[in-house]
Amino acid sequence: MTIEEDQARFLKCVGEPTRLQILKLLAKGERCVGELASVLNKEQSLVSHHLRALKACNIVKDEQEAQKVYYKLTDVRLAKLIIYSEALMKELSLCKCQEVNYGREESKRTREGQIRPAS
Amino acid sequence: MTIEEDQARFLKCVGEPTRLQILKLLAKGERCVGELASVLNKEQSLVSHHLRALKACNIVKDEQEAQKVYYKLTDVRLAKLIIYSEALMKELSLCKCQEVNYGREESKRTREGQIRPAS
DNA sequence: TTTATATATGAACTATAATGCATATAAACG
DNA sequence: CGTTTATATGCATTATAGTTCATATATAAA
Repeated sequence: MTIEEDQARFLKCVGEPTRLQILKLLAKGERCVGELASVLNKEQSLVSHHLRALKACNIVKDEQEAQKVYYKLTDVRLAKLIIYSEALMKELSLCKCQEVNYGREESKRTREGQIRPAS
Repeated sequence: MTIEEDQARFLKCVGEPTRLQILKLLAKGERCVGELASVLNKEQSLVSHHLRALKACNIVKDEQEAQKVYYKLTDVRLAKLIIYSEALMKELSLCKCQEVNYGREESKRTREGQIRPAS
């Protein structure tokens, strides 16, 4: 197993549209699976599959609270890497698209994600 | 086409073992296709296919000289991104492997890559 | 012009990954 | 207990990507 194989597995894991969306949401604060699925308007099982992939690469970690499972980034530098790669991509015209839509608000277990008191 | 789709295409392009090897070689200096193939001990056509993918994402650019085609990174920051992602991956235990083996020497059209005078 | 060298390309095959569906598991609550 | 809610998982399907082989293209040299 070479470095490049490991590094490729890591980059490939980040390099998937839905996982990138998930990671950008998690960069703003932790979220449970259902929230992610509803915000992204994707199947719960799909989000779960992607979270499992991210967890297998140690990119996210989870924490169970009652029935819900909250996910967060293992390290803030992962968010920086994602933001930097996006900036570089735009500057070097590695793509044509130009909108930005993350990194504005902060959500920390509001509404849907309210912690229910332990019984 | 969302940002995440473009960004994912870019990251996925970088996130392939052989392409990472190629990029790490190009980070040390430009190389022609044959050199890359022989150094990596891979099929010429395979290297060519990967270079085409990298070029399609504007990650590398090429320049023809006589029969040979030299490839180089479009921007040094791409090398930094690769090095940084590798460091982060190691520090966060996103993989188990620990060796490093690039970034030491500098090659600039030596031996095999000698420029032949134009006719 | 023929031959050698360097690179690119297309098609076929194989491998890997993403998705959706059904269902399993597990916690909380009636 | 059975029911509801939240998440995970296995399987089947489809989509995407990597690899090889044969061959095309192009430049240079004999």
